[in-house]
Amino acid sequence: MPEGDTIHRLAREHARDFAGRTVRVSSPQGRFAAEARRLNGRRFMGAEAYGKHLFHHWRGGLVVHVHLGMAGWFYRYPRPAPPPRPTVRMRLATRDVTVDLIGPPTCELVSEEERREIVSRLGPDPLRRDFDPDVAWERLRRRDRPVGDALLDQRIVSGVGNIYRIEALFLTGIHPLRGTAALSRREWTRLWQTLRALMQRGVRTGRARTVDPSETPHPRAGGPAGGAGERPAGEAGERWSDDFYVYRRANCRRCGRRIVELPLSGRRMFVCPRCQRKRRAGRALDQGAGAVAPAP
DNA sequence: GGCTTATGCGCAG
DNA sequence: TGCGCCTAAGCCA
Repeated sequence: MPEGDTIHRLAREHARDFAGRTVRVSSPQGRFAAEARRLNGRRFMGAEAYGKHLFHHWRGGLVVHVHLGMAGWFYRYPRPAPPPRPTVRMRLATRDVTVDLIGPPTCELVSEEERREIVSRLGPDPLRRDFDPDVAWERLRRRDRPVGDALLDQRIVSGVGNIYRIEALFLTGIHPLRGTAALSRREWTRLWQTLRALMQRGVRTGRARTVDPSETPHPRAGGPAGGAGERPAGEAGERWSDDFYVYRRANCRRCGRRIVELPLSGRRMFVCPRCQRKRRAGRALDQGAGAVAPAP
């Protein structure tokens, strides 16, 4: 269940594996079969990420547009690859490596023109060199709405998903229900920089981990969140990771306070009522709280 | 085997 | 706002 950092990492991987090569393309599942026949044996020119969208560029101006949604994933095999599962939508293979795409809501052949249209609907991507946080700020100001809601709107910022919105708001001390109208320019800048730093780290490490590992958890920080749909702490013991400050936690990793869970834009939102302020902070807090997470 | 959940998103109402 | 879609994995009976 990828956010933008994963897509950028995949783009690099695919460029490394396939750029400049002639690639065998197939669709064992069948839903991309006609397109695969067109691409099969063609030269792969490059891969590009924009937010959560991935583009494969092929010789002749053909572009494959992939969006992984919630369930989609790429599996990579150094040769020899196993026979594809029947759910493989698209298989890319060279002599050296095979990549299987499974479960994407979007895997389509588009023109360069259509690619531009898709990208033009997206807000600036914190992971791209051509980003412009001012554009995001302008769009953010157009309508007063909860910041936590706005951060998932890909027209405002692209590539941010549930984990990064939750953790970046925590790190900047901003309550997700704060209206965008009550957000200062300085707070926005810090939020943007925090998102960028966290996601860059994700690209580097291949892991969405937002905590500063040198920061010891609060004694009452505890384990994962309980409640509906959550595994009990005991059972989850093995799988529970201490990667986040508030995301899917019962208690704040920093202060130990009980985490509040609320639905926001149809997703689970987690907030620490002590560390995050609903109202705009005073000057001291505005400057002091929520430094950009350092690289580990 | 069915139900639920997941780092998404587009659409109908 | 809720629903459907994509797939895998874990829980439950």
